[in-house]
Amino acid sequence: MSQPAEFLPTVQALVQCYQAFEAYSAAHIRTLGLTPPQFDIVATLGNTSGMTATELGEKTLITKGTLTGVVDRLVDRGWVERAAHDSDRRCQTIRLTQSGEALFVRVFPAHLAHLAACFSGTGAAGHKRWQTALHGLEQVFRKGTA
Amino acid sequence: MSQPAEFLPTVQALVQCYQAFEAYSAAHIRTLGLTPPQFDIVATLGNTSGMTATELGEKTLITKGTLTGVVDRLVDRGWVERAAHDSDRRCQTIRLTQSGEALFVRVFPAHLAHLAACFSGTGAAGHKRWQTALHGLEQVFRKGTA
DNA sequence: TGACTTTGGTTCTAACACGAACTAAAGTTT
DNA sequence: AAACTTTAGTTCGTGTTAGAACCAAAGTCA
Repeated sequence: MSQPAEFLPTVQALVQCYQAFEAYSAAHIRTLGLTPPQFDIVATLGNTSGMTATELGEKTLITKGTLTGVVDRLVDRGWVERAAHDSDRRCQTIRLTQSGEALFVRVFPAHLAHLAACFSGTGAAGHKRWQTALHGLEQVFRKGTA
Repeated sequence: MSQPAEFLPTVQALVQCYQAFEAYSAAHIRTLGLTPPQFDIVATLGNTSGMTATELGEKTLITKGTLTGVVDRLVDRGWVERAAHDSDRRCQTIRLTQSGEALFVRVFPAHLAHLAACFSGTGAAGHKRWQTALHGLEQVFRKGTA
């Protein structure tokens, strides 16, 4: 069994690292006129022909109750539309409008570039280590969840 | 300059790892009858003689506007109280009540144990690697913020 | 001391978060 | 076909979030 002195710093490091990322990323997204969940949805819908709300929720990790509201606001702004599903009348296809596609092209590469900027000077070896560490740590928590 | 193909998996791994932790931790905290921010505050105030709202916000990474509301609800439940500050009339000392102390004793060790459970089987070397990786990655984002 | 700036908290607005209850449309069973 | 169960989305209640505007108490300066 682990001692608190052992795993607490690990947990703190994770939380602080995530919040540093979130602060860095969200600040830029807001300058683009979007909230982080809105960006997430536009980015997910970009370069696709649309998907159901359930599918969109799975990809963005937004619960269905929240998704309704976020999509509503994107529809209000004219970036997204809900269309009837072909075979299943319970479903809807959520997709970008023309204007939404234009938004995607404008903000998605811009945000990638913003992220790329702070990774300048990092190499493939570093990324490999980060990914290995993070995947391992994730399994620690998933093991408990399952 | 990093290529997207290089850093995107790193960012995704961070987000997924954090969300796995958050889901694991928050689910348990809710069974204790608290929300994560509420737990955070009670845990921070435990074993102290109280602190100002600013100090509390710094430790918990909750912005002051949000803090007012979270503390309000804890005061309503009788776990926390605001007392006048000795020297500075702008400040207040926020501290646990008797009932809040009892809550702290009940929930804090319980949650630590819950976290410890999923870290069983991990060793000091693993924690060292995780912490090193996370601190390094955090610096990447802080560099951009500063 | 009077004017100016900073600091500590509150309030307000718009948005997100989760879970639970709900409706409608599919599927499944008998 | 009728009854039951599952699935897709919406709605609702409570709580969190960031940021901006705000007020009062300090602190600073001339």
